Amino acid sequence: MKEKDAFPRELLRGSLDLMVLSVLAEEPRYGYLVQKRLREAGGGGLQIQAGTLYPLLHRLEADRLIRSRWDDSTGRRRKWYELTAKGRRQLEKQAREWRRYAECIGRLLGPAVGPPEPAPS
Amino acid sequence: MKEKDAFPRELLRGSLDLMVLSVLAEEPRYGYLVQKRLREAGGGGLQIQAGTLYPLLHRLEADRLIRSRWDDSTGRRRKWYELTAKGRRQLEKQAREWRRYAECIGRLLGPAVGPPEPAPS
DNA sequence: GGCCGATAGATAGCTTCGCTATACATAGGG
DNA sequence: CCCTATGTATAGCGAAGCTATCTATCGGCC
Repeated sequence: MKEKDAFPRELLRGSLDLMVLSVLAEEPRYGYLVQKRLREAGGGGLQIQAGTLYPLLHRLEADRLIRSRWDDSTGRRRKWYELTAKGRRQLEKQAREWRRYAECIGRLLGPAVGPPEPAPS
Repeated sequence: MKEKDAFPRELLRGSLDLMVLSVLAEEPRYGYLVQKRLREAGGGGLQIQAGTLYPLLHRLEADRLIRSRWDDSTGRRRKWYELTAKGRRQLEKQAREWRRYAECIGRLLGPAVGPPEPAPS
């Protein structure tokens, strides 16, 4: 079932890359750990599906923003990912963009549906 | 040419509806005015194309979130849009979702690439 | 010994929606 | 007369998050 608190899927567009880069900036992780970290960070709103995450990781790697290494030392094969230098620069750039964007929306929303209601003088 | 400050297109996904609803909540407008208002509000970052805006308005109207009325009283045909009651509820709902989402990203970004840089003591 | 859920990764195909390109029409300035 | 701004509209492209499906290992339970 669709978690009722889940964010509308389209909202994730364009910012999911940023979130994954951010999660990998915290520390190297393999896919499943990235997924769990996002789930935890999203307060129930981020239900990132495996079918979303793995292609995304492949894309980030193809763009040289992250780098991977297989770990076969245990019974379970795990593909660890870490940020590259390029990835860190990209993260900082996208984070700046995102803040600017969020401010912009905040300004638009503010007056419209904003602070509960300024008591009419 | 692509405005260099323009937000990556994918960022707009899922929040452009919200912005248009918000702009129409300010006051009724026709398409071209909505476009100009967004352009102005975006500080150069929101270059919403006509080919994006009009289908979006049609979709919002099909969903009964906005309502339209042609004005042929001048040489230029204008289609004025205004929020419906349903649209206003939707705006409030999406605005809440957006704030929650923005907080969530903010938390993820915060520690990673956070506040400019606390002067090292 | 067998089943099931969690763990771990991957791909195919669908859908949505912002984009470019294009079209049409009017108003005003050079 | 052309060029720009104004004003609306549609067709088709591409990106990316989704569902559905597949493979495989491990531990717990009965």
